[in-house]
Amino acid sequence: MEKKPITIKEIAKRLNISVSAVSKALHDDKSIGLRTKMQVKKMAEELNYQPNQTAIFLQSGKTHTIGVILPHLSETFFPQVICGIEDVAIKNNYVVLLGQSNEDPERELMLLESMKKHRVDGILISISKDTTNYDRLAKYKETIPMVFVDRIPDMKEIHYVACNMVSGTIQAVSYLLQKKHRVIGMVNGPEKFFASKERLDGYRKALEKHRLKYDTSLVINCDLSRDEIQEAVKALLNHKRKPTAIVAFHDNAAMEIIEYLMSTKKDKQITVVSFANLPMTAHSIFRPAASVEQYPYLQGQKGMEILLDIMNTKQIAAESPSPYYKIILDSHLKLLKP
Amino acid sequence: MEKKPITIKEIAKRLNISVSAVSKALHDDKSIGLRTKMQVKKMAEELNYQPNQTAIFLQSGKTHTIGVILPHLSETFFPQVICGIEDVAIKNNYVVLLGQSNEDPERELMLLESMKKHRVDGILISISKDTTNYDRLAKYKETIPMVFVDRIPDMKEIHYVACNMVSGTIQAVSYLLQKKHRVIGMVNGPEKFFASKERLDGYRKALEKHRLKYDTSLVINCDLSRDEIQEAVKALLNHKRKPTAIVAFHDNAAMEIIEYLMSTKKDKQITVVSFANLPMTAHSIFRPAASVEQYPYLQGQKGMEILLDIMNTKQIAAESPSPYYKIILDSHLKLLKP
DNA sequence: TTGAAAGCGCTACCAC
DNA sequence: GTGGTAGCGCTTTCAA
Repeated sequence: MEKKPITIKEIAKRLNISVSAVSKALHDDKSIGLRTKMQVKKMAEELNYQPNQTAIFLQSGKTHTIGVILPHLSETFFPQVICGIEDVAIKNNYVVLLGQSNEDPERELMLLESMKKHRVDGILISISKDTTNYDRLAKYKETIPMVFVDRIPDMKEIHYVACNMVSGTIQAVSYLLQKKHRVIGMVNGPEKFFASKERLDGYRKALEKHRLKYDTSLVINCDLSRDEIQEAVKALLNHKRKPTAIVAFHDNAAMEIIEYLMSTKKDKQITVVSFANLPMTAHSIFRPAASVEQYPYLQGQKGMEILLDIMNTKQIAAESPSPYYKIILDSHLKLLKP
Repeated sequence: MEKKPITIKEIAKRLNISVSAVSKALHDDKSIGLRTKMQVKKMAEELNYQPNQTAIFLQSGKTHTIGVILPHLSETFFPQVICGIEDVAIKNNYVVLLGQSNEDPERELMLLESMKKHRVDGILISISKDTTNYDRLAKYKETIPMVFVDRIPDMKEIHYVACNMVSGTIQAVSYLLQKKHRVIGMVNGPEKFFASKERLDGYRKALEKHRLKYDTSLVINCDLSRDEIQEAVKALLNHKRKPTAIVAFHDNAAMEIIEYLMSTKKDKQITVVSFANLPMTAHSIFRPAASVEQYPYLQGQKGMEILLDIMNTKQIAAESPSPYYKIILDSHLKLLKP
């Protein structure tokens, strides 16, 4: 089989007219007579003609493809981000080129390079947790419309959509305080994460609001690996002011922490709150008392909308430097059924 | 900013040589002198030249892109399939165009169409659960190399990789029998699903092996919605031969079933086994006693490998109809910690 | 109302 | 060794 695809040229030949006439007819150009228009369309239909998009891409310089780079898809968080992106993308006739960095900055860079090569019209990225060399990223944002989602680097002059963790953290800590906890520990992510900073910020603000003093040693940074999380918990349990509640960096950390607490005879009753509000958390035996919702679907949607916008305005007014989008959604604490 | 990208032509002009020379130099063609080769490369480097892939795509007729269509990413199963696909794809210099059908046959078709337009070199697809019109799918497999993964339609002459559920089901039922269960119910998926047929097959075979008679009324088909699952469980609980164990279609169904059982005072002790072995299941309060592992990552890997193979052989020997790949992995029962 | 031709950026064949 | 040129499939401008 494998007959080669029908081209515009083929149609032209069969109808004994020019390729340009065919092209125009197919696009309902008004300069083409109704008669030939009909003929052309009929023939196209018969031969099951499909325009070769790659030719159109080359011609137009656009690919109607956007690149999406995410750290991984193993939890439901990022898949939901994709859903938001994809739904908006499809509505606007874009397709999604997906790449997972697997939290590896090298692979992330390789994906960026590969997507650039494929001439994607724009990129949505949630950076890997170990990405520190922002200069390498910056190179791309100069040449391709780029929007950062959820995990945003500490860079100037970027478009991004993120969820403000400060408000959620304040709610989380306030919730604990209201439950009469007075010593609250925190197992935070790496210090350099923007996300860690936000959580710490919210934590401090909440304490301040309740006129409690902030004790640095109750906040422990870790790389979120199983081991370091355990170390962090142990440190808190051995603390001279042993906490009765813990704020975890995210649901996964929370579950690890609770699993550990449950394995120790006497610390089962420590309350844990966390971030992400993953659906699976609700059923887990190691579920926290509450979790801060970060609206991944919405973030994806918004991110894609921003990207569409900058891709469009770039075409129209390349000279006027458009302002940078900084969309920040507020996070909210969700209580989980006990 | 927005200076237009450097082309081969620009390099040629600056160096006062021909475009063909530049092209060849860039490809290390042996017919080009070392001197000019160096010059060209240096200039390319300086100008930060990036070949325009869309031009190459048009020229070569290949896009080095494969389309992946999955029902959804909400559970960890399909994300793991993607991982397998992506890892192999990247190694072979392919990128992944992703689309979720959301279990909607119309959207699935639209995605196929859109990917065809984008001239993907091949397609990996796991069909939506409501896809019944296979003719519409068949149209695509004639023109684009296509491999079905995990959810395969009941069609002839297709390439696929799937997991044989029969062996896993036999193991699951045998496990229950060995635990002295003598009346085993089954909450199966829709009757038309191939996956449902396999499970039923395994169920019957296991009973046969143990010389127990097969009672049709203990197997209930449902559409796997929350409501129908509940109805199915109720029917089983009201059965004159009330089962002491249930085989569920997959982990999600199992969790729904167990949630329901736990809400009824007296049926908590009914044992449930299921399929998928999702990581989250292990921590769930509603976790089954055991689950059949279906190796999603491996399926993705194999699927991509097959696709690569047929894409390659198609180029080389289009005339000889290659045999159809039918890779079937055996499934295995995994016990979950109580 | 239609057609010819240039051109998008690149490759590859054939002359020189 | 190097350069000219045709062509991948399509759009678009300009002439007829």
